[in-house]
Amino acid sequence: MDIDLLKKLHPFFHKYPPLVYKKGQVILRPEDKIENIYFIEKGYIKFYILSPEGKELTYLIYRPGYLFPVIYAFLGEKNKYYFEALTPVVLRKIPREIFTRLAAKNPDITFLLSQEIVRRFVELMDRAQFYTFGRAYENVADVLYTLGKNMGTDNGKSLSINLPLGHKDIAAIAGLTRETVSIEMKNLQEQGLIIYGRNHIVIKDTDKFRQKTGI
Amino acid sequence: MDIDLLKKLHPFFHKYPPLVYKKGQVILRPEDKIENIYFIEKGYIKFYILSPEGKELTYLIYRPGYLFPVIYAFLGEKNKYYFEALTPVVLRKIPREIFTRLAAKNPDITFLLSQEIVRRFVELMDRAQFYTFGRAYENVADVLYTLGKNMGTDNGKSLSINLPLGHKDIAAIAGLTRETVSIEMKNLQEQGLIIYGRNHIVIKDTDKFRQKTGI
DNA sequence: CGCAGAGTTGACCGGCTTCAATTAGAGTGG
DNA sequence: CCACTCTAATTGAAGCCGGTCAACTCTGCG
Repeated sequence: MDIDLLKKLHPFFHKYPPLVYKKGQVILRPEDKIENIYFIEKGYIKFYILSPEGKELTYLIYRPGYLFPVIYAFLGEKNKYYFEALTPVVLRKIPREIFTRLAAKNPDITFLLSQEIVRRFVELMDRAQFYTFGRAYENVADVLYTLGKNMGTDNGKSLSINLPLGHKDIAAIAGLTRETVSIEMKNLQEQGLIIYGRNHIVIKDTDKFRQKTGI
Repeated sequence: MDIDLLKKLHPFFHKYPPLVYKKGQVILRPEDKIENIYFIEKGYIKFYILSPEGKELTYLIYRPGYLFPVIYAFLGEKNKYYFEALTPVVLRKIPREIFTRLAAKNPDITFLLSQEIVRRFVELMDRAQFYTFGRAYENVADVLYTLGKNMGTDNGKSLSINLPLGHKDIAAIAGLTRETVSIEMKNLQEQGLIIYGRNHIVIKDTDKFRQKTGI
Protein backbone atom coordinates (compact mmCIF):
# COMPACT_ATOMS: atom_id res chain seq x y z
CA MET A 1 0.00 0.00 0.00
CA ASP A 2 1.05 3.56 -0.42
CA ILE A 3 1.11 4.01 3.30
CA ASP A 4 4.72 3.04 2.72
CA LEU A 5 5.06 5.81 0.23
CA LEU A 6 3.65 8.29 2.71
CA LYS A 7 6.15 7.17 5.32
CA LYS A 8 9.04 7.17 2.90
CA LEU A 9 8.37 10.52 1.38
CA HIS A 10 7.17 12.49 4.34
CA PRO A 11 10.63 13.16 5.83
CA PHE A 12 11.88 14.63 2.57
CA PHE A 13 8.96 16.92 2.09
CA HIS A 14 8.45 17.84 5.68
CA LYS A 15 11.15 20.48 5.71
CA TYR A 16 9.22 22.49 3.15
CA PRO A 17 6.42 24.67 4.45
CA PRO A 18 2.86 23.33 4.30
CA LEU A 19 0.54 24.76 1.68
CA VAL A 20 -3.13 24.89 2.48
CA TYR A 21 -5.86 24.90 -0.16
CA LYS A 22 -9.58 25.14 0.27
CA LYS A 23 -12.02 22.76 -1.38
CA GLY A 24 -12.52 23.60 -5.03
CA GLN A 25 -9.30 25.53 -5.49
CA VAL A 26 -7.28 24.68 -8.56
CA ILE A 27 -3.67 23.89 -7.71
CA LEU A 28 -2.34 23.37 -11.20
CA ARG A 29 -3.87 24.27 -14.53
CA PRO A 30 -2.78 23.44 -18.09
CA GLU A 31 -1.05 26.75 -18.68
CA ASP A 32 1.16 26.43 -15.61
CA LYS A 33 4.81 25.72 -16.02
CA ILE A 34 5.72 22.73 -13.90
CA GLU A 35 8.57 23.57 -11.60
CA ASN A 36 7.55 21.73 -8.49
CA ILE A 37 6.37 18.35 -7.38
CA TYR A 38 3.58 18.37 -4.84
CA PHE A 39 3.16 15.91 -2.03
CA ILE A 40 -0.28 15.34 -0.55
CA GLU A 41 -0.10 15.40 3.20
CA LYS A 42 -3.82 15.69 3.87
CA GLY A 43 -6.93 15.71 1.78
CA TYR A 44 -7.89 14.62 -1.71
CA ILE A 45 -6.99 15.92 -5.14
CA LYS A 46 -9.03 15.57 -8.32
CA PHE A 47 -7.01 15.05 -11.47
CA TYR A 48 -8.94 15.92 -14.61
CA ILE A 49 -8.96 17.31 -18.11
CA LEU A 50 -11.34 19.72 -19.77
CA SER A 51 -12.37 18.95 -23.32
CA PRO A 52 -12.45 21.78 -25.87
CA GLU A 53 -16.23 21.92 -25.34
CA GLY A 54 -15.70 22.33 -21.64
CA LYS A 55 -16.65 18.84 -20.57
CA GLU A 56 -14.79 17.48 -17.63
CA LEU A 57 -13.26 14.02 -17.48
CA THR A 58 -11.84 13.03 -14.11
CA TYR A 59 -9.10 10.49 -14.50
CA LEU A 60 -8.21 9.81 -10.92
CA ILE A 61 -8.52 11.02 -7.40
CA TYR A 62 -5.35 11.20 -5.37
CA ARG A 63 -5.18 10.56 -1.68
CA PRO A 64 -2.63 11.45 1.00
CA GLY A 65 0.84 10.07 0.35
CA TYR A 66 0.76 10.52 -3.38
CA LEU A 67 2.70 12.93 -5.53
CA PHE A 68 1.71 15.00 -8.50
CA PRO A 69 2.22 15.69 -11.26
CA VAL A 70 4.04 12.36 -11.60
CA ILE A 71 3.94 12.68 -15.36
CA TYR A 72 6.18 15.71 -15.22
CA ALA A 73 8.27 14.31 -12.44
CA PHE A 74 9.27 11.59 -14.88
CA LEU A 75 8.79 13.05 -18.31
CA GLY A 76 8.89 16.80 -18.08
CA GLU A 77 6.38 17.37 -20.83
CA LYS A 78 3.89 20.15 -21.21
CA ASN A 79 0.97 20.11 -18.83
CA LYS A 80 -2.55 19.48 -20.13
CA TYR A 81 -4.35 18.71 -16.90
CA TYR A 82 -6.06 20.25 -13.93
CA PHE A 83 -5.31 19.41 -10.32
CA GLU A 84 -7.96 20.59 -7.93
CA ALA A 85 -8.66 20.25 -4.24
CA LEU A 86 -11.61 17.93 -3.82
CA THR A 87 -11.53 18.50 -0.06
CA PRO A 88 -9.45 20.88 2.02
CA VAL A 89 -5.84 19.82 1.46
CA VAL A 90 -2.39 20.31 2.89
CA LEU A 91 0.44 19.99 0.40
CA ARG A 92 4.20 20.33 0.42
CA LYS A 93 6.06 21.25 -2.69
CA ILE A 94 9.60 20.52 -3.74
CA PRO A 95 11.48 21.73 -6.83
CA ARG A 96 11.36 19.23 -9.66
CA GLU A 97 15.10 18.76 -10.03
CA ILE A 98 15.53 18.12 -6.33
CA PHE A 99 12.89 15.45 -6.53
CA THR A 100 14.54 13.87 -9.55
CA ARG A 101 17.84 13.67 -7.70
CA LEU A 102 16.07 12.26 -4.68
CA ALA A 103 14.50 9.55 -6.79
CA ALA A 104 17.81 8.67 -8.44
CA LYS A 105 19.52 8.25 -5.07
CA ASN A 106 16.71 6.27 -3.49
CA PRO A 107 15.77 3.36 -5.71
CA ASP A 108 13.29 2.15 -3.10
CA ILE A 109 11.34 5.37 -3.50
CA THR A 110 11.37 5.04 -7.27
CA PHE A 111 10.20 1.47 -6.92
CA LEU A 112 7.35 2.32 -4.57
CA LEU A 113 6.34 5.17 -6.80
CA SER A 114 6.40 2.91 -9.83
CA GLN A 115 4.13 0.53 -7.98
CA GLU A 116 1.72 3.34 -7.30
CA ILE A 117 1.79 4.44 -10.91
CA VAL A 118 1.11 0.93 -12.12
CA ARG A 119 -1.73 0.64 -9.66
CA ARG A 120 -3.31 3.77 -11.10
CA PHE A 121 -2.65 2.49 -14.55
CA VAL A 122 -4.64 -0.63 -13.80
CA GLU A 123 -7.42 1.49 -12.35
CA LEU A 124 -7.60 3.50 -15.55
CA MET A 125 -7.59 0.36 -17.68
CA ASP A 126 -10.48 -1.00 -15.67
CA ARG A 127 -12.38 2.21 -16.16
CA ALA A 128 -11.66 2.11 -19.89
CA GLN A 129 -13.60 -1.14 -20.12
CA PHE A 130 -16.69 0.56 -18.80
CA TYR A 131 -16.20 3.62 -20.98
CA THR A 132 -16.32 1.43 -24.02
CA PHE A 133 -18.44 -1.63 -23.29
CA GLY A 134 -20.32 -0.80 -20.13
CA ARG A 135 -23.87 0.22 -19.69
CA ALA A 136 -24.52 3.39 -17.74
CA TYR A 137 -25.48 1.53 -14.56
CA GLU A 138 -22.40 -0.70 -14.70
CA ASN A 139 -20.28 2.33 -15.29
CA VAL A 140 -21.68 4.15 -12.27
CA ALA A 141 -21.46 1.04 -10.14
CA ASP A 142 -17.82 0.59 -11.09
CA VAL A 143 -17.02 4.18 -10.22
CA LEU A 144 -18.55 3.78 -6.79
CA TYR A 145 -16.89 0.46 -6.16
CA THR A 146 -13.47 1.68 -7.28
CA LEU A 147 -13.76 4.80 -5.16
CA GLY A 148 -14.77 2.66 -2.24
CA LYS A 149 -11.87 0.31 -2.64
CA ASN A 150 -9.31 3.06 -3.06
CA MET A 151 -10.58 5.89 -0.94
CA GLY A 152 -13.11 4.34 1.31
CA THR A 153 -13.03 2.66 4.65
CA ASP A 154 -13.87 -1.00 4.63
CA ASN A 155 -16.29 -1.94 7.39
CA GLY A 156 -16.11 -5.63 6.69
CA LYS A 157 -19.32 -5.89 4.76
CA SER A 158 -19.99 -2.29 3.81
CA LEU A 159 -17.78 0.33 2.27
CA SER A 160 -17.94 4.05 3.06
CA ILE A 161 -16.63 6.81 0.86
CA ASN A 162 -16.25 10.00 2.83
CA LEU A 163 -15.89 12.46 0.03
CA PRO A 164 -18.19 15.28 -1.04
CA LEU A 165 -19.14 13.77 -4.39
CA GLY A 166 -22.15 15.18 -6.19
CA HIS A 167 -23.80 13.54 -9.15
CA LYS A 168 -21.84 15.71 -11.51
CA ASP A 169 -18.57 14.62 -9.92
CA ILE A 170 -19.50 11.02 -10.44
CA ALA A 171 -20.60 11.86 -13.96
CA ALA A 172 -17.17 13.36 -14.67
CA ILE A 173 -15.49 10.17 -13.53
CA ALA A 174 -17.88 7.86 -15.33
CA GLY A 175 -17.82 9.85 -18.56
CA LEU A 176 -21.60 10.25 -18.46
CA THR A 177 -23.94 13.19 -18.04
CA ARG A 178 -25.24 14.32 -14.71
CA GLU A 179 -28.80 13.38 -15.69
CA THR A 180 -27.89 9.80 -16.46
CA VAL A 181 -25.97 9.46 -13.23
CA SER A 182 -29.02 10.80 -11.37
CA ILE A 183 -31.13 8.02 -12.79
CA GLU A 184 -28.65 5.29 -12.00
CA MET A 185 -27.96 6.56 -8.50
CA LYS A 186 -31.65 6.58 -7.80
CA ASN A 187 -31.89 3.00 -9.00
CA LEU A 188 -29.07 1.95 -6.71
CA GLN A 189 -30.73 3.67 -3.78
CA GLU A 190 -34.12 2.14 -4.51
CA GLN A 191 -32.53 -1.28 -4.70
CA GLY A 192 -31.13 -0.56 -1.26
CA LEU A 193 -27.59 -1.09 -2.46
CA ILE A 194 -26.22 2.30 -1.45
CA ILE A 195 -26.83 5.20 0.87
CA TYR A 196 -26.13 8.53 -0.70
CA GLY A 197 -25.53 11.61 1.38
CA ARG A 198 -24.04 15.03 0.99
CA ASN A 199 -20.56 14.08 2.15
CA HIS A 200 -20.57 10.36 1.97
CA ILE A 201 -21.60 7.35 -0.01
CA VAL A 202 -22.03 3.94 1.55
CA ILE A 203 -22.08 0.68 -0.35
CA LYS A 204 -24.14 -1.30 2.10
CA ASP A 205 -23.13 -4.80 1.15
CA THR A 206 -20.15 -5.02 -1.15
CA ASP A 207 -20.77 -8.57 -2.35
CA LYS A 208 -24.44 -7.97 -2.94
CA PHE A 209 -23.63 -4.72 -4.69
CA ARG A 210 -21.23 -6.38 -7.08
CA GLN A 211 -23.54 -9.26 -7.71
CA LYS A 212 -26.63 -7.15 -8.34
CA THR A 213 -24.88 -4.63 -10.56
CA GLY A 214 -22.89 -7.27 -12.35
CA ILE A 215 -19.45 -5.79 -11.83
CA MET B 1 12.95 7.27 -26.01
CA ASP B 2 12.89 3.67 -25.05
CA ILE B 3 15.82 3.01 -27.30
CA ASP B 4 17.65 3.59 -24.03
CA LEU B 5 15.60 0.95 -22.37
CA LEU B 6 16.37 -1.50 -25.13
CA LYS B 7 20.10 -0.81 -24.75
CA LYS B 8 19.97 -0.99 -20.97
CA LEU B 9 17.98 -4.16 -20.74
CA HIS B 10 19.31 -6.15 -23.63
CA PRO B 11 22.53 -7.27 -21.89
CA PHE B 12 20.60 -8.70 -18.97
CA PHE B 13 18.16 -10.62 -21.06
CA HIS B 14 20.54 -11.70 -23.76
CA LYS B 15 21.90 -14.62 -21.79
CA TYR B 16 18.50 -16.26 -21.82
CA PRO B 17 17.54 -18.18 -24.93
CA PRO B 18 15.38 -16.42 -27.53
CA LEU B 19 11.73 -17.43 -27.77
CA VAL B 20 10.08 -17.19 -31.13
CA TYR B 21 6.35 -16.76 -31.62
CA LYS B 22 4.33 -16.59 -34.78
CA LYS B 23 1.82 -13.88 -35.53
CA GLY B 24 -1.43 -14.42 -33.68
CA GLN B 25 -0.04 -16.66 -30.99
CA VAL B 26 -1.06 -15.86 -27.45
CA ILE B 27 1.92 -15.53 -25.13
CA LEU B 28 0.07 -14.95 -21.88
CA ARG B 29 -3.56 -15.46 -21.03
CA PRO B 30 -5.56 -14.58 -17.91
CA GLU B 31 -5.33 -18.03 -16.38
CA ASP B 32 -1.55 -18.14 -16.57
CA LYS B 33 0.47 -17.82 -13.44
CA ILE B 34 3.03 -15.09 -13.91
CA GLU B 35 6.48 -16.39 -13.17
CA ASN B 36 8.49 -14.62 -15.80
CA ILE B 37 9.03 -11.21 -17.24
CA TYR B 38 9.29 -11.03 -21.01
CA PHE B 39 11.49 -8.72 -22.96
CA ILE B 40 10.59 -7.85 -26.54
CA GLU B 41 13.60 -8.15 -28.76
CA LYS B 42 11.81 -8.06 -32.09
CA GLY B 43 8.24 -7.60 -33.20
CA TYR B 44 5.06 -6.22 -31.69
CA ILE B 45 2.80 -7.40 -28.91
CA LYS B 46 -0.88 -6.65 -28.50
CA PHE B 47 -2.05 -6.16 -24.93
CA TYR B 48 -5.76 -6.60 -24.50
CA ILE B 49 -8.65 -7.78 -22.40
CA LEU B 50 -11.71 -9.79 -23.33
CA SER B 51 -15.03 -8.71 -21.85
CA PRO B 52 -17.37 -11.36 -20.47
CA GLU B 53 -19.31 -11.09 -23.73
CA GLY B 54 -16.15 -11.79 -25.65
CA LYS B 55 -15.49 -8.28 -26.89
CA GLU B 56 -11.90 -7.30 -27.22
CA LEU B 57 -10.43 -4.06 -25.94
CA THR B 58 -6.84 -3.44 -26.92
CA TYR B 59 -5.14 -1.20 -24.42
CA LEU B 60 -1.72 -0.85 -25.95
CA ILE B 61 0.67 -2.22 -28.47
CA TYR B 62 4.19 -2.88 -27.25
CA ARG B 63 7.25 -2.50 -29.42
CA PRO B 64 10.80 -3.82 -29.13
CA GLY B 65 12.61 -2.81 -25.97
CA TYR B 66 9.61 -3.02 -23.71
CA LEU B 67 8.82 -5.50 -20.98
CA PHE B 68 5.67 -7.29 -20.00
CA PRO B 69 3.74 -7.85 -17.92
CA VAL B 70 5.00 -4.73 -16.14
CA ILE B 71 1.98 -4.81 -13.87
CA TYR B 72 3.10 -8.07 -12.36
CA ALA B 73 6.72 -7.10 -12.41
CA PHE B 74 5.75 -4.38 -9.94
CA LEU B 75 2.62 -5.58 -8.26
CA GLY B 76 2.41 -9.34 -8.54
CA GLU B 77 -1.36 -9.43 -8.77
CA LYS B 78 -3.50 -11.89 -10.63
CA ASN B 79 -3.42 -11.63 -14.38
CA LYS B 80 -6.52 -10.52 -16.26
CA TYR B 81 -5.04 -9.77 -19.64
CA TYR B 82 -3.96 -11.28 -22.90
CA PHE B 83 -0.60 -10.74 -24.54
CA GLU B 84 -0.52 -11.77 -28.16
CA ALA B 85 1.98 -11.58 -30.99
CA LEU B 86 0.74 -8.97 -33.45
CA THR B 87 3.65 -9.77 -35.76
CA PRO B 88 6.28 -12.50 -35.56
CA VAL B 89 8.20 -11.81 -32.37
CA VAL B 90 11.39 -12.75 -30.60
CA LEU B 91 11.24 -12.61 -26.81
CA ARG B 92 13.51 -13.37 -23.91
CA LYS B 93 12.16 -14.32 -20.55
CA ILE B 94 13.59 -13.95 -17.11
CA PRO B 95 12.19 -15.16 -13.77
CA ARG B 96 10.20 -12.52 -11.98
CA GLU B 97 12.27 -12.42 -8.79
CA ILE B 98 15.50 -12.06 -10.75
CA PHE B 99 14.03 -9.11 -12.55
CA THR B 100 12.87 -7.55 -9.29
CA ARG B 101 16.36 -7.85 -7.86
CA LEU B 102 17.79 -6.42 -11.05
CA ALA B 103 15.48 -3.42 -10.80
CA ALA B 104 16.33 -2.86 -7.15
CA LYS B 105 20.06 -2.82 -7.91
CA ASN B 106 19.78 -0.60 -10.97
CA PRO B 107 17.79 2.49 -10.17
CA ASP B 108 18.46 3.83 -13.64
CA ILE B 109 16.56 0.90 -15.10
CA THR B 110 13.67 1.42 -12.72
CA PHE B 111 13.66 5.07 -13.62
CA LEU B 112 13.64 4.45 -17.37
CA LEU B 113 10.95 1.87 -16.94
CA SER B 114 8.88 4.27 -14.89
CA GLN B 115 9.22 6.80 -17.66
CA GLU B 116 7.92 4.26 -20.13
CA ILE B 117 5.03 3.35 -17.88
CA VAL B 118 4.10 6.98 -17.46
CA ARG B 119 4.29 7.47 -21.20
CA ARG B 120 1.82 4.63 -21.70
CA PHE B 121 -0.31 6.04 -18.95
CA VAL B 122 -0.58 9.30 -20.82
CA GLU B 123 -1.42 7.44 -24.00
CA LEU B 124 -4.25 5.67 -22.24
CA MET B 125 -5.54 8.90 -20.73
CA ASP B 126 -5.61 10.48 -24.16
CA ARG B 127 -7.54 7.53 -25.51
CA ALA B 128 -9.98 7.77 -22.61
CA GLN B 129 -10.96 11.20 -23.81
CA PHE B 130 -12.05 9.82 -27.12
CA TYR B 131 -13.81 6.86 -25.55
CA THR B 132 -16.01 9.22 -23.63
CA PHE B 133 -16.36 12.46 -25.58
CA GLY B 134 -15.15 11.70 -29.06
CA ARG B 135 -17.13 11.03 -32.17
CA ALA B 136 -16.39 7.81 -34.00
CA TYR B 137 -14.32 9.55 -36.69
CA GLU B 138 -12.24 11.42 -34.12
CA ASN B 139 -11.75 8.23 -32.22
CA VAL B 140 -10.50 6.37 -35.27
CA ALA B 141 -8.33 9.30 -36.30
CA ASP B 142 -6.77 9.42 -32.89
CA VAL B 143 -6.02 5.71 -32.94
CA LEU B 144 -4.25 6.02 -36.27
CA TYR B 145 -2.35 9.10 -35.24
CA THR B 146 -1.25 7.61 -31.92
CA LEU B 147 -0.15 4.41 -33.60
CA GLY B 148 1.75 6.44 -36.14
CA LYS B 149 3.52 8.50 -33.52
CA ASN B 150 4.45 5.52 -31.40
CA MET B 151 4.99 2.70 -33.84
CA GLY B 152 5.31 4.40 -37.16
CA THR B 153 8.18 5.81 -39.12
CA ASP B 154 8.07 9.54 -39.59
CA ASN B 155 8.84 10.54 -43.16
CA GLY B 156 8.84 14.23 -42.43
CA LYS B 157 5.40 14.93 -43.73
CA SER B 158 3.81 11.52 -43.78
CA LEU B 159 3.66 8.76 -41.20
CA SER B 160 3.74 5.04 -41.99
CA ILE B 161 2.51 2.31 -39.71
CA ASN B 162 3.91 -1.02 -40.80
CA LEU B 163 1.66 -3.31 -38.87
CA PRO B 164 -0.93 -5.79 -40.10
CA LEU B 165 -3.94 -3.98 -38.70
CA GLY B 166 -7.36 -4.91 -39.99
CA HIS B 167 -10.49 -2.92 -39.32
CA LYS B 168 -11.39 -5.13 -36.42
CA ASP B 169 -7.98 -4.54 -34.84
CA ILE B 170 -8.54 -0.81 -35.06
CA ALA B 171 -12.05 -1.29 -33.70
CA ALA B 172 -10.65 -3.13 -30.68
CA ILE B 173 -8.34 -0.21 -29.96
CA ALA B 174 -10.95 2.46 -30.57
CA GLY B 175 -13.65 0.68 -28.60
CA LEU B 176 -16.01 0.72 -31.58
CA THR B 177 -17.50 -1.97 -33.77
CA ARG B 178 -15.81 -3.14 -36.91
CA GLU B 179 -18.64 -1.78 -39.04
CA THR B 180 -18.28 1.72 -37.70
CA VAL B 181 -14.54 1.63 -38.22
CA SER B 182 -15.12 0.50 -41.81
CA ILE B 183 -17.21 3.56 -42.47
CA GLU B 184 -14.72 5.95 -40.93
CA MET B 185 -11.73 4.38 -42.63
CA LYS B 186 -13.50 4.70 -45.96
CA ASN B 187 -14.16 8.35 -45.24
CA LEU B 188 -10.51 8.95 -44.44
CA GLN B 189 -9.45 7.21 -47.63
CA GLU B 190 -11.94 9.13 -49.77
CA GLN B 191 -10.71 12.36 -48.27
CA GLY B 192 -7.24 11.30 -49.35
CA LEU B 193 -5.92 11.51 -45.83
CA ILE B 194 -4.70 7.95 -45.53
CA ILE B 195 -3.61 4.98 -47.57
CA TYR B 196 -4.78 1.69 -46.18
CA GLY B 197 -3.16 -1.58 -47.15
CA ARG B 198 -2.90 -5.10 -45.87
CA ASN B 199 0.28 -4.58 -43.92
CA HIS B 200 0.54 -0.86 -43.64
CA ILE B 201 -1.31 2.36 -43.05
CA VAL B 202 0.03 5.71 -44.22
CA ILE B 203 -1.09 9.06 -42.93
CA LYS B 204 -0.22 11.07 -46.00
CA ASP B 205 0.08 14.50 -44.48
CA THR B 206 0.16 14.57 -40.71
CA ASP B 207 -0.71 18.24 -40.30
CA LYS B 208 -3.53 18.09 -42.81
CA PHE B 209 -4.77 14.88 -41.21
CA ARG B 210 -4.94 16.41 -37.77
CA GLN B 211 -6.52 19.58 -39.03
CA LYS B 212 -9.18 17.85 -41.14
CA THR B 213 -10.10 15.31 -38.48
CA GLY B 214 -9.95 17.86 -35.70
CA ILE B 215 -7.62 15.95 -33.41
C1' DC C 1 -36.91 35.68 1.72
C1' DG C 2 -34.63 35.04 -2.48
C1' DC C 3 -31.00 33.06 -4.78
C1' DA C 4 -27.79 29.63 -6.50
C1' DG C 5 -26.50 25.04 -6.98
C1' DA C 6 -27.93 20.24 -7.15
C1' DG C 7 -30.96 16.95 -8.48
C1' DT C 8 -35.33 15.28 -10.95
C1' DT C 9 -38.18 14.34 -14.73
C1' DG C 10 -39.75 13.87 -19.35
C1' DA C 11 -39.73 14.52 -24.43
C1' DC C 12 -37.07 14.17 -28.34
C1' DC C 13 -33.25 13.10 -31.13
C1' DG C 14 -29.28 11.01 -33.14
C1' DG C 15 -25.19 8.24 -33.45
C1' DC C 16 -23.61 3.96 -32.82
C1' DT C 17 -24.73 -0.85 -32.29
C1' DT C 18 -26.87 -4.87 -33.73
C1' DC C 19 -28.20 -8.04 -36.99
C1' DA C 20 -28.21 -9.95 -41.41
C1' DA C 21 -27.05 -10.55 -46.10
C1' DT C 22 -23.58 -10.01 -49.48
C1' DT C 23 -19.06 -9.31 -51.60
C1' DA C 24 -14.12 -9.39 -51.69
C1' DG C 25 -9.78 -11.32 -50.85
C1' DA C 26 -6.17 -14.44 -49.08
C1' DG C 27 -4.58 -18.91 -48.18
C1' DT C 28 -4.87 -23.93 -49.03
C1' DG C 29 -4.81 -28.20 -51.27
C1' DG C 30 -5.63 -30.96 -55.19
C1' DC D 1 -4.26 -22.83 -61.88
C1' DC D 2 -8.74 -23.44 -60.19
C1' DA D 3 -12.19 -24.64 -56.71
C1' DC D 4 -12.91 -24.37 -51.70
C1' DT D 5 -12.82 -22.25 -47.36
C1' DC D 6 -12.44 -18.77 -44.08
C1' DT D 7 -11.93 -14.41 -42.60
C1' DA D 8 -12.32 -9.46 -43.56
C1' DA D 9 -14.88 -5.86 -45.21
C1' DT D 10 -19.06 -3.66 -47.11
C1' DT D 11 -23.71 -2.25 -47.00
C1' DG D 12 -28.21 -1.37 -45.28
C1' DA D 13 -32.16 -1.51 -42.09
C1' DA D 14 -33.90 -1.12 -37.52
C1' DG D 15 -33.61 -0.13 -32.75
C1' DC D 16 -32.01 1.57 -28.48
C1' DC D 17 -29.36 3.90 -25.11
C1' DG D 18 -27.78 7.85 -23.51
C1' DG D 19 -27.27 12.82 -24.74
C1' DT D 20 -29.52 17.21 -25.07
C1' DC D 21 -32.71 20.52 -23.70
C1' DA D 22 -35.91 22.54 -20.83
C1' DA D 23 -38.92 23.02 -16.99
C1' DC D 24 -39.37 22.04 -12.38
C1' DT D 25 -38.33 20.85 -7.40
C1' DC D 26 -35.50 20.87 -3.47
C1' DT D 27 -32.04 22.31 -0.41
C1' DG D 28 -28.92 25.15 2.03
C1' DC D 29 -27.35 29.56 2.83
C1' DG D 30 -26.49 34.54 2.71
